[in-house]
Amino acid sequence: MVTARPLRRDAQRNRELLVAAARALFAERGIDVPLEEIARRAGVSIGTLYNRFPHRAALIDAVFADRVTATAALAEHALAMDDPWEGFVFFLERVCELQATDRGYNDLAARRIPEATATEEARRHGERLMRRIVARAQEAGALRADLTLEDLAFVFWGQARTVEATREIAPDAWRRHLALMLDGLRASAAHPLPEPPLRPEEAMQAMGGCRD
Amino acid sequence: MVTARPLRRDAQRNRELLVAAARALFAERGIDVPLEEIARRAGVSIGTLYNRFPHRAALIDAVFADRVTATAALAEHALAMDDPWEGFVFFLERVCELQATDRGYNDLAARRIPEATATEEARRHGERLMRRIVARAQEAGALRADLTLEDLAFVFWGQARTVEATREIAPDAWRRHLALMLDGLRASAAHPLPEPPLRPEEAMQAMGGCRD
DNA sequence: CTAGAACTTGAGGGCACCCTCAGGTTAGCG
DNA sequence: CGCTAACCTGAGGGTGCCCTCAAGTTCTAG
Repeated sequence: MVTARPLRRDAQRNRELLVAAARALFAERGIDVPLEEIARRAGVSIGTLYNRFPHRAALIDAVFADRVTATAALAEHALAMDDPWEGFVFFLERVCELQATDRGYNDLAARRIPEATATEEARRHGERLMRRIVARAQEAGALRADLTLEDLAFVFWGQARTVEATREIAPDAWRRHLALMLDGLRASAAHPLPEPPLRPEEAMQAMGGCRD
Repeated sequence: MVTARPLRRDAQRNRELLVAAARALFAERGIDVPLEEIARRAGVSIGTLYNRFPHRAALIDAVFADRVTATAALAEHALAMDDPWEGFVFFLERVCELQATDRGYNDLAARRIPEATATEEARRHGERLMRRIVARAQEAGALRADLTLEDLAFVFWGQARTVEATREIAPDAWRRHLALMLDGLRASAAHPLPEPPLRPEEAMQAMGGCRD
């Protein structure tokens, strides 16, 4: 897989130009930016883009796989922190920061792209770590005991919209939203919840089936 | 304005068919449903649709103005409730219920359509009432004192996404999300917030500038 | 019943994006 | 240097939605 028959040098170069262009445009305008624009920004024809990346998901994979990996690193760091609650908060804040900085990342935080296999694989790894962050904060009695990993999807969905809406007007407004949400996640704030949590597969489907 | 030169009878009938079709389709598929489809469902040509409603916003106005008014009625009811906190919760729950039921309403909860003047006017009225709901719950010491009306936009934005994502998989999941959020809004849960609230105009702009 | 204003119709031009493929270009091996 | 496979190109066909307008139809006042 690492050595998948080397590209000719010009092709390799074009590939890199495309990934760079995509990275920039995804960050600026989100994951749905027209492919033609990516090609133009890379200084390459649309045909070449399709030669290198048969579909948008392949391009997303090339751009984001590492970033989702970086998120996993954040999770590791959170787990290494002394205070479990602070680790939990640290992680959420950092992820939301990425959501606020990079429009493409924000899109990916709220919806899955099943065809982007590398990205999805990295996401799964991140999820395993997050599960541990949650469990650890709960064992310490800081995070409410009835919270599941799937509930965090609510946090990211909410942040996704808030970040999008306020990006231009008040780029840090999301911190306030997150803080309000966090106050609801503390064990000390917990009141009984009216609905059972999403099952993991349900949460998966929910992220996949999100249009717009 | 009430008597704006009566339409010919057939035109009036077509208008009603169009509004009914739009109401149904907005509810099913959201506010961005193709106009051609609305015309088809109404059994009328696309040209007729444009005769009656020069732009989508006019149609939105015709469909939603009353529903936003109904939301104001919810607010009045909330204000009439004995317990201010319960009034607050009642209001949020009902609005979120509407968001969950009607995809078009959900869209409107998260973004303004400045050209839809009647709808916007009704929204402003609802806002005045909501401000009172918030103030009353704060005075009773139940709602955190640092919360502003604009902060509720975060709630609605978040719910908008959650409702959209979970509608098919778990239609009541939003209740859990809302409950978590509510636990963060209680006075007893309050920790200092890291950011100042949005100013009212900022919140307005934020809802207007939301693409997707 | 008739005239003419009001209304309806749907084909069609515009636009933005998708993706393909025939024909021209280039890298790099021998 | 020459040859071939790999690569690039961009015009163009497909789709879906927007909105307009010239030509026909229908209502209604007189």
